Amino acid sequence: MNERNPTLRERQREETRRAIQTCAVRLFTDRGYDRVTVAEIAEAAGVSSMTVYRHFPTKEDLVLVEQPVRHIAELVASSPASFPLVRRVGSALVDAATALTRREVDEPAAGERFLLDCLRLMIATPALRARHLDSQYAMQQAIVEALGEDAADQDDAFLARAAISACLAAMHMALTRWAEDDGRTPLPDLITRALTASFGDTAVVRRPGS
Amino acid sequence: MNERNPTLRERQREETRRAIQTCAVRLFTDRGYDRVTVAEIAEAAGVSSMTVYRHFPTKEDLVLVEQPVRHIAELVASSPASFPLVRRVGSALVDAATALTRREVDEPAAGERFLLDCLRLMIATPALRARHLDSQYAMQQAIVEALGEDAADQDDAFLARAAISACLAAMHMALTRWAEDDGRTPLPDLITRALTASFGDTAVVRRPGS
DNA sequence: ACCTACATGTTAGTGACTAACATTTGGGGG
DNA sequence: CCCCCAAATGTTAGTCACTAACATGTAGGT
Repeated sequence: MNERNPTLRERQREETRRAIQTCAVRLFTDRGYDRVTVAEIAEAAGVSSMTVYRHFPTKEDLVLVEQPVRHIAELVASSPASFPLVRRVGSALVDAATALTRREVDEPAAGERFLLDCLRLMIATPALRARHLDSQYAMQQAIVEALGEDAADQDDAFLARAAISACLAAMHMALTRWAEDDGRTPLPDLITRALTASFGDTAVVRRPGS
Repeated sequence: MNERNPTLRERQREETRRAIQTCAVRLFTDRGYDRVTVAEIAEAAGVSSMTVYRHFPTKEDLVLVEQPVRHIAELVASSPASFPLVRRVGSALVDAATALTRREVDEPAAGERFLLDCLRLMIATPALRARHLDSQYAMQQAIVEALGEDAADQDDAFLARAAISACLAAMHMALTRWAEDDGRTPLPDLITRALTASFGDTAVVRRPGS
């Protein structure tokens, strides 16, 4: 009863979740992450503090953007193994960013504004920035796992982890730049350029339209 | 009165600082970071909780390894500007790691064991890992600043940041591998291999003895 | 119309961290 | 040698993120 057929309870739950997160990001943007208490967020959203924690495990999770970890890992794993690893990961990241941005084009960019607000908070707040960087570490783990390399030689896995982490670090800077630029430059382009600046032409396939 | 001529008060202060940190890392290693309270650390070190906070701003700082940020930034800035950026950063990281490891060889590796303990805690504890990753973000900022590129075109600075972050991410994996391997493989070698796996031969000068 | 399970509220507690004030003690000046 | 200042530490009271336990109300199927 949860496949494309949300019951009333599920709709209500999702509604309060959205209300909490929206209030939180607005308050954080107005007064700064550290100067807003969870109790204030709860009050603004018309719920109790406990309900906030039932929807978001920590205060930081109110802002963290959930990345399509599994999707990206599968993209990498399904790419031709003959390509250099940085290109396989780079292409997956560009594709994921393209999909993410295209989704926003249909709507009147309401979701994109929210995403940009979250990213700006993440850049400005040390605690959030740290959490986000660690989530990329988790993505690296997922990609290595999807590649099935960690069962093989521990040393190969190490080199793969290094290359993947480097790619993700470059993408993180692209995300940062995207937010600082207020989303004016297309995110896939920024990622492509960040990867090229780091890895040269091995990273991405040169496309004519760029 | 603090240049190579520590007064009694300064020696005592340094002594309590060391005692606190030593007790903390031992307790963390024994029972896990989350299962040790600051009050327990203070008691084990024979001081009050407040004194712990006077020496270490947060509980996390008890474990975080202070990296020679300024030194590395200067190393990068003083390297030939004609080299690709990843090589400039990579060489600086390898040199810094060499210096760090050589220092340990003279002593009976007591400092190295402590460093390895800290790194292991950092790898195992999400909060510490996140903080450490963010400290690399700070190092990236310092390097860009030392290069003086952030006054120039904002777009060049973005590409530089991406490349530097990628290098640091590769080094982070080398650090992780070093700790997992219990320091058996020389750290500079691990960094060199991580950089080569990510960036190819542009990253480091090929040395005959490697 | 009942019954169960889920979403939420309430309360009491832990632990990291801060601010303010009190106390000791090292170190320089008389 | 004593005295005074300042640095280091202790003490206390408080804020806030987060958890556990129990209570309540309501949706959704029987």
